[in-house]
Amino acid sequence: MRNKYFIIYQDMVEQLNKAKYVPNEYLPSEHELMEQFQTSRETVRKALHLLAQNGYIQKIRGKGSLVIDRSKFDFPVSGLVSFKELAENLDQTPTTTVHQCERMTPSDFVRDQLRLAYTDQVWEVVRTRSFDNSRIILDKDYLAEKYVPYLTKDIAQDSIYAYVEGELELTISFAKKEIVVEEPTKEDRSLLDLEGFHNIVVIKNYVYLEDASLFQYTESRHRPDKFRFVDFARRNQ
Amino acid sequence: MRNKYFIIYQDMVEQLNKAKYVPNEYLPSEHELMEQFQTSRETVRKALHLLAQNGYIQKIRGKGSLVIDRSKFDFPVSGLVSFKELAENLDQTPTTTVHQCERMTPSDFVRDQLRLAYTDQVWEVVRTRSFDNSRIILDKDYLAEKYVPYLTKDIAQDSIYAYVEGELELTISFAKKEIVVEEPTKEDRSLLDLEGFHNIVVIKNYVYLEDASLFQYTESRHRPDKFRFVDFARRNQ
DNA sequence: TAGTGGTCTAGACCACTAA
DNA sequence: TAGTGGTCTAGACCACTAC
Repeated sequence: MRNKYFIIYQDMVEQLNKAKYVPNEYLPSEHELMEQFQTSRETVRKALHLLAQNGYIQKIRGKGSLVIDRSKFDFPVSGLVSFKELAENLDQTPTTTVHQCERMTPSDFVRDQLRLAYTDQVWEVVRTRSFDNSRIILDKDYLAEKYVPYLTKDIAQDSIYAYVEGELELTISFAKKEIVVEEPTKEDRSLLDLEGFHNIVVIKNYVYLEDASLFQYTESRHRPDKFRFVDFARRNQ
Repeated sequence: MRNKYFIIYQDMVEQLNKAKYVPNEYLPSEHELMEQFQTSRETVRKALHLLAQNGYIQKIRGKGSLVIDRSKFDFPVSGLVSFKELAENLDQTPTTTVHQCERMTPSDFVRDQLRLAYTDQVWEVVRTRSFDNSRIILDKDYLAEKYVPYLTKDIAQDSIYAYVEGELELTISFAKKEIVVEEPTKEDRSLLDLEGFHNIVVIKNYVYLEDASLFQYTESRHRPDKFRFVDFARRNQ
């Protein structure tokens, strides 16, 4: 059994998706929801807070919780997103090719990025993502062996995240992304269909676990014409 | 007088900056903070929640609130950031040139982006940002006149955000960003020092007010070599 | 077992909106 | 004025960590 407020949140997301509540109208008041879910007001408020954070509603003091038209801004699955989730939001059917999946001694650069000790080993995974038979994205993943002792090409073919969170029961807590534009490397040129593009958009992703330890560094290298990043940010509180 | 929990939050941020609390150690327990600030536990927890959301701490059940080493990831002023704030985080001294600041009938594209009626007017502001005497960024802002009735070159020279939030007392609530890479337009070529770059990184920014109304659309067009976007994302809850 | 954070409650008072 | 959301309280019980 999950948290009560999370159940209420999920329930209301479902109602919103089923259009029981529609954009530009107000949700039932917190008092009404209290009665409806037979719970306290603070618990209702936690659920509403989640809805607000995820862009479903906007709370307006004195008025109520306004349902936002999420379809207006084709909503980002912002923040911590794996390729698999990302692909589900696209029309095209992407394919993944695993070029490498090896346990190894990290380069100085990677050891530095992952803040590892000299004896620590890492898994290096290199994959390309293709759309319409064009290799568009080159993903290079580095995972600290101390957190992920075992990995296979099959897992990399599917979803590393699903494996890490499902099988290994590690919980991802936060991530830092950095987006820059670089010149293509030799590897980019050999593994991607660059078609004369002079730049590569690089998303550097640092993924942290529940105890604030850094366990993964990923570079996602995109052909610029197919790159699109969407972000939804809410003011604090 | 502000909220009690916000005061506690600010107080603790200050303590963290003054290194009273240091990375990889734990904050005082919620019970201790309760006594220290003479308040209830839920209020302490709201303050800690803010700290967590802003990447200062990581709460670990059964153990405490771990102070995160923010210096490790040169911290983003993530999300809703105006150029002025951004510039403060850079070593270089940037200059702003206002090329245009006019009230006008919007193009179809802008009317569409801002979801305006046919009679609505907008303010169009065009500015370039220079670093080391190179014009690196082209900012094109469109503000609905119904929210911002008045604007001048002087305001645009300084900070539109400061004016909107300070003078007009409008509160910005959330924003959606979209980052793509485009071919330079004629305007890009004439107003920026492109130095042979073939691409422009475009940040499309949709800014919403407290009542979830869209009041500003901005395109921030960056020379790719100087572009860098940082994002910090926390899992929900 | 003691101490930590996570959830939940029932109630209070306040600030804002709208009629 | 009635109804809304925002803040704050004092207490309860639970789940987890460390000893």
